[in-house]
Amino acid sequence: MDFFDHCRYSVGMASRKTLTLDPIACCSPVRTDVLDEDQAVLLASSFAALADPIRLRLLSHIAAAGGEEVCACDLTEVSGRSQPTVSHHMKILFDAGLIERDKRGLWVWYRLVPSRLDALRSVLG
Amino acid sequence: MDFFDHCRYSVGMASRKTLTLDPIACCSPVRTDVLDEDQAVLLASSFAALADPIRLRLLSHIAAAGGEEVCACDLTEVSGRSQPTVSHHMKILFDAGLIERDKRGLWVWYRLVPSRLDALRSVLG
DNA sequence: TCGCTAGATTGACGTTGATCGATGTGATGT
DNA sequence: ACATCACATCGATCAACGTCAATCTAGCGA
Repeated sequence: MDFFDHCRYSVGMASRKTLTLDPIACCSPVRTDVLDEDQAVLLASSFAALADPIRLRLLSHIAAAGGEEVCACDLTEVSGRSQPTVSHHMKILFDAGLIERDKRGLWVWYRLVPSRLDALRSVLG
Repeated sequence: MDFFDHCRYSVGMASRKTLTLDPIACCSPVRTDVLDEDQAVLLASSFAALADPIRLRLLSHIAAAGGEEVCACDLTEVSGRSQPTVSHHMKILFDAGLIERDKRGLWVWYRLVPSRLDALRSVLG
């Protein structure tokens, strides 16, 4: 299930209960009504992707490129971790939908998915 | 160290590096420059507090009270977990600075700390 | 003072997660 | 074809986490 499909769904559920949720602000259940179990599990897995300092540094390094793609070959130095460990963390970020990857030749290039960060941000307020 | 002390510190550090950070927007390192290790560890621990579906549901239940305090005695039913487990999760949320507690008589009452959610939110954008 | 009650703490157990060496896979250049 | 390079995957190890029964602590009323 796509994250934004989930958002539309959750907004619908919240509206049915409270009728006070702003339809413009997607996904703000934490501040408006109790999350159901499915919503909570999905959101928790997203936050879990951010709950590691190495992943936060990798993510911020990609974000700091300002829209430019970042080569995976630079990330072991950035994170101070081994190549398998970096690959493991990048997979977690990828599975969380926070980054996209593109293999060109031998190198893999990463870029941010800003909408996913925006979606998580809107949950907190 | 208070979270906002950390924010002021991080803004200072970021400014010294990039000179492009808006001082109004506290704590937006993920989108602007690479986090240093201390920042990353602190932020990761905050997101870790949100990385559990039970804690998200407990938090949203308190938030849904709309400024009213919530009695701990209601939370076992809300979460479907035992009393020790709920107490454990509430401690994690408390240690993360996301909620405040107030014991009055036998009961403990919880309320949200909106500024902490705002601070985390600003990190994501 | 003595129970009773609400919540925190402890201890134990099974699960999940981070880490890295070794190995696998696919693309490149000679 | 073959060696090389970049990255993914596997397997093992150790730490951290979620859970709950049992117990402890503090406030209340009689």
